[in-house]
Amino acid sequence: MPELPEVETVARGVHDRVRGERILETWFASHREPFKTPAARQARGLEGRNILAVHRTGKHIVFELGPANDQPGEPGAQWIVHLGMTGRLLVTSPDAPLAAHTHARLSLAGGRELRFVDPRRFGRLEFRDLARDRGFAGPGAEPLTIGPDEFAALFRRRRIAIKPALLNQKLLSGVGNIYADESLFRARIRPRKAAGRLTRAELERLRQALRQVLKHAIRLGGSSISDYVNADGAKGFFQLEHCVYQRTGEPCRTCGTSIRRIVLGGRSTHYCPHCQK
DNA sequence: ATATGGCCCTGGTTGC
DNA sequence: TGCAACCAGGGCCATA
Repeated sequence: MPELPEVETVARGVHDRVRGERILETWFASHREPFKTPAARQARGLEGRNILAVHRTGKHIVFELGPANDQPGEPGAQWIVHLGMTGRLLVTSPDAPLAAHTHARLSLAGGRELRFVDPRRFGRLEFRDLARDRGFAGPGAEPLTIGPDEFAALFRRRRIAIKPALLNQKLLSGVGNIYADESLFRARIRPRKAAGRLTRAELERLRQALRQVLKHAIRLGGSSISDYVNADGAKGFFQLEHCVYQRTGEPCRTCGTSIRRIVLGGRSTHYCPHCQK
C-alpha cells in the first residue's frame, strides 16, 4: 500500500517506539514463507539483538540491529521490511487480539510486541547478517536527495512513458502510483510522454515537484485511502490534497477540466488533459 | 538492455 | 440481500 511518505511515517513511528529495545523471541507464520529470508534464519538472526534504529530506504523499512548477544566489536545486522500493498507494523501489548493475517511477531524485552500484518501478502521480510551480507541500499536513487544531473540521466533515451518510468524502483526508489500522478500534475507533464523526450526544463520541474509533494505528504503523515494505518493507528491526511489521484471525472483544481483516467503499464493513471502537456 | 504482460493475494466497493 | 465483477498505494518473473 504505502509509498515513500507512508513508509517514512511508519518507520519514524516504529523508531520512536522500539529504539533501544531488545528482541527476545520471535514467531513466524508457518503456513507460508512470505519472506526473502527463510523464517528459521530470520528467527535465529533476530533473537537476542538490540534495535539500534529504524529508518526508511526507498519503500523499505530498515531495522538496524546490534551484534548478536551484545558481543562488543562484532558486526550488527539488519531486518528489512517491505509492506507491499497492505502490510502494517504494529507495536502492541502481547495480550492484544491477534489481527487476521499476522505473519510475524517479535517479543521485546520491555514487554511489548512488534507485529507484521499483511492480508494480501505482497510484503517481504529479509534478514541480513552484516558479518556476511552487504548492508541494504535501495534498488535505485532517493527522490528526496537526487540532484538535477543525476535525475536527468535516469530518463535519458528511454522510450517508456514517464509515468511507468517513475514507478520503476531501479531508477527512483519510493515513488508509487499516487505520487507519480501527483508530481506529474504539479510539473504539468502528460503521463504518457516518453521519458527520453522530456526537456531539461520539464525534468527539473518534475524533480522539484516530486520533492515538494513527497515532503509535504510526509508532513501530513502520508495518504490514507482504505487500510493504511501508521504506527500510531492514526491516519494520514495527504489524500485530502490529491489533485488528480482517484479524482476521475472531478474538476481540475486549477482549470476545472474533468480529470481523466487511463491505464499505463497496467496501472490506473490520472491527469488533467488541459494542464498537463 | 529495455519494455510488456501475467501473476501473486485478500478485501472493499460497485452494480446488477 | 446476494453475488459477480472490478479495483487497489507493489514488484517479480517470463517473454519478446
